[in-house]
Amino acid sequence: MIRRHPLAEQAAEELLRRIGSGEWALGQKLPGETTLAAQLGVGRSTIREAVRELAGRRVLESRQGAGVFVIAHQATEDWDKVLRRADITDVLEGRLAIETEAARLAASRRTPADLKAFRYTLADRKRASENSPDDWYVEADLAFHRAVITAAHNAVLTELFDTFVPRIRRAMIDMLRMDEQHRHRHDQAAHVAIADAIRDRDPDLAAARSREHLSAVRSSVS
Amino acid sequence: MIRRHPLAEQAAEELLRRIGSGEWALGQKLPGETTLAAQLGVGRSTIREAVRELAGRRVLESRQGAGVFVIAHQATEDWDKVLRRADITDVLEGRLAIETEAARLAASRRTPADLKAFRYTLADRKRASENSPDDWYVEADLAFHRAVITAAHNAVLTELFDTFVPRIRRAMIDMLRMDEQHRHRHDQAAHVAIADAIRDRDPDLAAARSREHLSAVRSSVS
DNA sequence: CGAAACCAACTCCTCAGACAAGCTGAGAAC
DNA sequence: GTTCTCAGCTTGTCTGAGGAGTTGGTTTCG
Repeated sequence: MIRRHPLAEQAAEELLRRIGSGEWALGQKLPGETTLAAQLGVGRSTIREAVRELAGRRVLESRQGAGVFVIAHQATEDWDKVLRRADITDVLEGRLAIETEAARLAASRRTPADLKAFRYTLADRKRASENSPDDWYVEADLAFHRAVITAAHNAVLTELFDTFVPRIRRAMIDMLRMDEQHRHRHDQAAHVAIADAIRDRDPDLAAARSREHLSAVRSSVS
Repeated sequence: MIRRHPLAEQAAEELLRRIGSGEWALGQKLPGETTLAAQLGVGRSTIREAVRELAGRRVLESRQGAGVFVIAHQATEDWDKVLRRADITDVLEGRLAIETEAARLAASRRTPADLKAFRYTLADRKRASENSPDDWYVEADLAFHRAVITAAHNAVLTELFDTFVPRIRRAMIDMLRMDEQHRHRHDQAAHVAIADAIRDRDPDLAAARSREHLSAVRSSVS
């Protein structure tokens, strides 16, 4: 499917390129609409739409009467896109960083409600690993891991994990599809071990077991 | 400082609100520009700019001849905003997770060029810690930490760190301003120790020293 | 001389109208 | 039944006009 880009979109790309190349410093004013329009050989409204698009991406900011100003040197990377493009091993290493630290914190902060969530999600995971479609198994697995993150009681780590989930989910499903043996379904014990370490308030052990499990996952795809 | 919002921006907000409320389903077409313009009581070009802005935020997509379509129910969570709102301790714990893992990976993957970057950034940091304005010192400190991340050779971790940087930078400057003693300037040794462990290819030591240093930073703000 | 008031030139903001370019679905032609 | 054609819709682009806000220099006044 081809896609012809409208002029306004092309203009936005061109401006973004110039901004990224440092043609205008942070906080500096861009040339006026009429000047830019003449430079790029397009109409004024086209330039305005391009500027609006970059304003939506938080790169430019226009103030009536004053001008258009650079407020960021590049578009804030769309994390979904970054993760889609990134090597799955890089993604899994990021996940490992987040989750081992979360396991460590969870061991100190877990509440009775967190432990209850562990029990439920582990039971679900066990059932799903026996006779369910791949999708269900993947969801059950992710649900347990999210329970661990939740137990860390850290909003940033939770949000980070949620950002990673879509990418991880897809990778897991692909992996299961390739691997007829479903070998990854047999690591229920590893998950129980992580939960136990958190329950026993042993940060180092929780982190170590989490690291071990996720290292194995990473190794299995590379 | 008050800010009057242009009509186009208000229109974008209104559309975003309606989209979020489920008025139009995912993938569905919005009413035509002329219809929307009449509905909101603004000109057509104003509506076009509002649509452009939401297109920049990846909420809408317009196809010439066909219409404007919803491609997401809400703006993709802006990480800058999430971090701004989050507790600084939560942010620092996230940073700790990323950086200790990066230090561990760096110990295995560092190249001669990485080591060179360590030397330069450490020297800069030393100079800046002695007789420079706070801003410079903060930049020098962050530059060293970024060199560590870079040495891990993992695109996701690097991008994560860069996302955190603005928030951390502000917190550091605030902290230095409050703390007349500049006590955090005296930990040059800790930074050298991290670099040494990476140079000596000792993953566990690198991770441990990184964790120790960042734990101290976290403790100092809570 | 110094500070406040003024003002002209610049900027972005909004509208309206015109035409081009592209898509869609209904009906005609085969 | 399938393909072709086309009218009527959509968004894309340009232009000209006037409104509104900012900025920096000039004038005026104490």
